[in-house]
Amino acid sequence: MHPTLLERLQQQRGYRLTAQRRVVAQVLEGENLHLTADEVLSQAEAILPEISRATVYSTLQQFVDMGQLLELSLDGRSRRYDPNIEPPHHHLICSECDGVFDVAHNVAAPDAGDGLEIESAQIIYRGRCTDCA
Amino acid sequence: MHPTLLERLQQQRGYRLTAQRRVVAQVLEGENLHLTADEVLSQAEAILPEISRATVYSTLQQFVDMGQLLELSLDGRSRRYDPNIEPPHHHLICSECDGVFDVAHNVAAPDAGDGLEIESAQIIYRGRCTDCA
DNA sequence: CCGTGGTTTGGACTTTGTCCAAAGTCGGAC
DNA sequence: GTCCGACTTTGGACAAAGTCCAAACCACGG
Repeated sequence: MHPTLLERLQQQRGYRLTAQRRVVAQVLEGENLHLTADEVLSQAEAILPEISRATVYSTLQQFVDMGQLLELSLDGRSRRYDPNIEPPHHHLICSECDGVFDVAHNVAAPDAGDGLEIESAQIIYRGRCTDCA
Repeated sequence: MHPTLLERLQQQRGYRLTAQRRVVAQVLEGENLHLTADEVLSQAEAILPEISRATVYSTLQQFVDMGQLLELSLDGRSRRYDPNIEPPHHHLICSECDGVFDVAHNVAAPDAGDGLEIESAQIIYRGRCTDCA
């Protein structure tokens, strides 16, 4: 199994793993879980009631900047967070239930040519999930 | 050349092409142009000062529903609109200048397997554009 | 045990998008 | 040509999501 987000954070040196950060990491954890910042906030409040919104937002941004959390822009309205950086995968949005699902990454991302420098490619599929199909 | 957004709208039957709608279509038009709703609004106001925000938002949504305009969710903050539905293409976000660029679609989108039903796939590349690279 | 710097907090603020009832406008019926 | 009904637009209130900031807090090294 791949290490969890929390385990990966514990290995970061010179980084204070405060109670707030631990709670955010703990809430995010899970297979096929893609929470919004507000969902993280309300679940974190259930564990650590005095946590503030600013902390949740800045903590999420730090995790993303550290490369330990994936940020997804799926609907142009909010961002979702995926703690599973390994193995690489993409996402499907189900047009029926609106859920977000991991999709195995089984083809190399196309090369763009044209003198562009591609660093990464993220694929968003639209369709129906296994339950709805 | 492919028909422009305005030309395509003119061919839609039973659809009133009002002054407001024409202005929105006109502002959107262009190669490699990916405006946000607010950018469309301010440019439209320059042409038709009394146009309202609600009209711009609802008009954009209609164009999207009619399949004549692509809606992109690139940053989780706002939506961008692309009037070029042909040929199919994807998008690159330049990490240096933050611009959005069309990228030729030169490989079939990967199939996902797993009993999912895929209707469409959108690829977001991150990297550097030709100017910045 | 003190100072220093990273961390958290609450609240104000901004941006982006949605909703709604009232007013306006267009095209066909007559 | 005039009128009706349906479609369209408008302004403004509202909601959701995210950002900013100064003050308070806390933890560790010296």
